[in-house]
Amino acid sequence: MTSYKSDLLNTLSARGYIHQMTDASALDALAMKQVIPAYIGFDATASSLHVGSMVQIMMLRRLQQAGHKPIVLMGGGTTKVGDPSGKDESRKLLSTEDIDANIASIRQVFERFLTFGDGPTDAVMVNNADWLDALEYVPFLREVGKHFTINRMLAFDSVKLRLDREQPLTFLEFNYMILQAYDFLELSRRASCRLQMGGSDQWGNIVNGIELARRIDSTEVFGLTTPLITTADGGKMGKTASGAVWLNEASLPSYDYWQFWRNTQDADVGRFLRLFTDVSLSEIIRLEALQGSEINTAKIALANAATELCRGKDAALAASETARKTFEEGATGDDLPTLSIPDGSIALVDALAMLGLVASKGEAKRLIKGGGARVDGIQVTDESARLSVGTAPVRISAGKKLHGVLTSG
RNA sequence: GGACAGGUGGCCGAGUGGUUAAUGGCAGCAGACUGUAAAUCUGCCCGCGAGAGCGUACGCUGGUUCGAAUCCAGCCCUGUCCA
Repeated sequence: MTSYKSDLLNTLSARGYIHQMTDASALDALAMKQVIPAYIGFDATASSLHVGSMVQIMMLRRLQQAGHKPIVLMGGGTTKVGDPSGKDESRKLLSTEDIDANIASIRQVFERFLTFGDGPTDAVMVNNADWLDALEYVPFLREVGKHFTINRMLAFDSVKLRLDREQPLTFLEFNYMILQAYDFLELSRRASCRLQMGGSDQWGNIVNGIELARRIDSTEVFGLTTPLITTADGGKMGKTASGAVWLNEASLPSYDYWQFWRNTQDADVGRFLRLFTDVSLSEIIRLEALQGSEINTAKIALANAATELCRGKDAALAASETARKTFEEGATGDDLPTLSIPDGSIALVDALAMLGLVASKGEAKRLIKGGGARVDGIQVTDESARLSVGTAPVRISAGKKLHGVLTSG
């Protein structure tokens, strides 16, 4: 493994965050010499980020731990225009109020990972609407536009891919890379930002920003990208039965968040522990060496640590306790979804649907037909089954992993 | 503005008048095997309904027809080329 002088790069490297870097040795030296303000851009189209952004968030955390200054850039300005990627969808234009609400909601999560404030290494959150909204077209073209050649823009993978696949690429979107590059210039001016980080797909945009800062201001800034995080079998990370793995509790209960990490594949445990928790490297080496079913210990450690970071210690404890009761004792934990039945009787399909264990009654029926439904651990294959709930709570299961509780009253 | 090509279920992609709620692949879910893992095999995979069935669905709006995703007209959107 490459060895660096600075804690920052050593940590990032050892924990698997680094994919590409510009001028590593100069950045290494800079990290030894001064506090580096560094930023990562995030989208503001939804009220919550999901685990796909977790590598980026954790990288900002590492940065702050190493004594540098994280800058969270929210793409409020770019969101306002509406990101036209993904061909015909996502054309919905968000209002300024929606965007601001999203940013406020997303900030709650960042506050768990970073320490915000006015100090030299305190994190700050900025919104690129602050400068993008004020841009004037012709002056912008004259200052910034002249540094981009169409020839080079066309050579970018993001553009080439779209053109090759004959998918639409609007002029607006074509301009995205310029706006993103400009963000870096602006942040280098406003906040002395010296480093932009991001996913590997952002490499081109980051390099553009670096070049722009050099050409216009003659400042030297750096870029660093993370590898694309996939699961061991090559899949995209971040899906559960109920959809995306949202970071905000309002969008995904902590128990489900904990379960997401608990269900990590064997081959991913060590890598995920390094990337997504603060667990020490020596401890990780011990955990990932566990064989056979022992590795479940490591998965629980991962789930606990990851949930604690994102949702707090109490939520992590509650989730792991519920999981322990539910899976190891076959009992019911407090964190399971619960439904109260006033008259003590309900159809099984309704119970499954109302508990959110399935998306619709039709799905519930298919589940029952397929033998995936259990009541108090006993398989039920009668689609029209009705349940009566007495004083003791009844446990409903959809498959082996999703559980809910019915109570009377 | 003109010529040509195209717009199908979460995604990719067949289908060109009727057994088409729509082949196939991916993704997803369940069962078996396991360790709340992977791999493998099997089943499911628009909604409602106990069920026969009903309602929606192939860019949009109308039309032809006993019957249309499939034919016709207009419109919208995308691509390629021309102006």
